[in-house]
Amino acid sequence: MNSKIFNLSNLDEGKTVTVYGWVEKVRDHGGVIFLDLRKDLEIIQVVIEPSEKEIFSVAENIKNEFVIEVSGLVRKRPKGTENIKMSTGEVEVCANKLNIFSKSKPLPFQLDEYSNAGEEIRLKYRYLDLRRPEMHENLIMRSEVSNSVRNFLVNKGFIDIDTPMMTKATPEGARDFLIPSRVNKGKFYALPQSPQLFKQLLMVSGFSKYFQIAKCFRDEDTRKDRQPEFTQIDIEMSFTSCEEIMNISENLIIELFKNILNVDLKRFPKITHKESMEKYGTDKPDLRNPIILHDVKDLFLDSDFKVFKDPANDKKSKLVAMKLKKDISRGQIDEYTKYVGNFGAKGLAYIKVNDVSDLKKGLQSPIVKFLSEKELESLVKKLDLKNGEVVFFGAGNKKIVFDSMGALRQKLAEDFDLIDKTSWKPLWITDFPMFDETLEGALTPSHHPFTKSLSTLDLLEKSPHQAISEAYDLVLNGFELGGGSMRIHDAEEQRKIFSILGISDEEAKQKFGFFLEALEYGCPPHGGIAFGLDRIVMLMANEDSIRDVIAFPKTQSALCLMTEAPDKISNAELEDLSIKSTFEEIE
RNA sequence: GGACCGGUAGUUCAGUUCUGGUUAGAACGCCGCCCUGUCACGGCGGAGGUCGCGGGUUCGAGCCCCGUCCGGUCCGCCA
Repeated sequence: MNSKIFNLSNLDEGKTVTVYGWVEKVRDHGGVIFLDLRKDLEIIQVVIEPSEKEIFSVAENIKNEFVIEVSGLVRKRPKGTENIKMSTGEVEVCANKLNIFSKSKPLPFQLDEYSNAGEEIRLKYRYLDLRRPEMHENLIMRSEVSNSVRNFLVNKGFIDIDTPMMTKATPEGARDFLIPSRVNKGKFYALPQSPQLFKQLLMVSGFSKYFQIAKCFRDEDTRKDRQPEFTQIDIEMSFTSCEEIMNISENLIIELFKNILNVDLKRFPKITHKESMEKYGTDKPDLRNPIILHDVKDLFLDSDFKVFKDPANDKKSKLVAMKLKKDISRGQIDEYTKYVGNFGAKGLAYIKVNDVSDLKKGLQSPIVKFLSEKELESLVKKLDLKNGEVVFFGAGNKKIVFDSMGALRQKLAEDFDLIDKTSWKPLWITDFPMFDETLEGALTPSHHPFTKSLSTLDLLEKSPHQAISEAYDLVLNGFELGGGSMRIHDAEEQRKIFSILGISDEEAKQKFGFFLEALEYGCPPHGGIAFGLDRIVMLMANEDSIRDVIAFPKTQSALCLMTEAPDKISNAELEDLSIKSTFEEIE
């Protein structure tokens, strides 16, 4: 069957055709009936005239979303009745045969462009929601992206290899989804959080260029850009370098945007993790946002205002300011104060600049009275403050200041419409710290425990906080599209990292023994990257959530409203798997 | 685990949050009748509601209070 059956080229005037599809719309004039017939993304108007007595009485009972087949003559519409809004609007099919394949009940929600159904009902009847052109187009774009990725990588000599979905639980990282084993009682497989170890083992196997469009599973709470199951474009290469991987990745993304959106992306700038945090307060900055953070520690080293002076003199603290060129109300400031509270900030200091020529009366703020004229003057100079601007301050614990100011920076830009929604601002973040510190003081890998460090083993052991990793993230418009690193290819080095992370030799052997052993049989230096396919398509399709580019997504509470998964299972099934539930239902 | 917003007809929403009070409204959809050139067709008529669920306060609750479920955004979490 030809999916382009409605194409104007197939609708030559005078030709007899058979068309089929869903009834998009019925317009029954009593004497003549018009049906809009939809298939794929095309629509053609069918006319049923009363002279066709047999089919006319059938047509009178046709409702929206019936699936029908119509044969008839293609003819030009009468002068003045053409519809310029339709690609097929100059012609119509005058039916002389009509067959109903399938009837439809009235739909639980309307599919037309004027209805605005909520997500709950759309997800329950997802198969209907997907009939809408917007959703259809998103999934078509997703297919085009996958296809483009595949072509690009295959042409570059990459080999597509798939890896197991039933694998071994990993101790680090996210929570695992587990699969009980019936045959091996009391034991569990896990769904992969990513193909990480397998792709590294494929390097050991001598496949120097690997890729896979892989499903990954992480049992963590969802966000608009995170689902418990998601798709990665997974890439790994041996005998390579950060530069080579970033270069290939960049070309891949550039090609995607060219092929699918016909957008020419410029080369991606690179900034270090440190620079990103200090300028934007985040490791995934939206460069469309013009606001930047300024370090103002040096202005307040000897201040009488303790709230500024203390962090200004403390290495573990930050004192930053950012300005907004907009008028802002007291109520809005209260809102933003509440907002930064979410990130642990105790307050939000601000100064409204009414008149820069008068530092006493021209600056409006509860904190101005604590600041000296000299301090205010240097602040005005440093931030180049102008009348009508407002300055916000973040002071205190480094993490809290970056988290709260970074988030506020983005919120202000969105609320005050400072972001050019039509532009694309990709960038690389490099030189990540090797480790992060938990609140309890333990070290965790900032990327993953197989990441190679630029620092010497000696430094790694003595001052792990200063160690820098050979890792890189690709960020686009404030979303982390992908990340990767060079990997450790030496068993000794890998053991050392495990030990710094507080993983005992015994545990390392039990969880990663197979992997450590593989590193002892000739492992090439290697590295790679993984991209979030869902996020890439979400941005390209201009959607706000990856749910809109996934055919059958989960809700925020990880439910599928259509199938009602997950669901209870019978005791018999549990018994078969040697599992007993400890969950007690409250009646 | 936590914060906030929402849940009223099939759908999208209104229902004077502080200030509870006869019969809970609108639009679209649906059903019936009419209509020969519409394309968000039109006209006339009609049906349709456990106000998410449970409890409480009150003479009286869609509205107030407590709990709970569902959807969303965010914090935590996401090597």
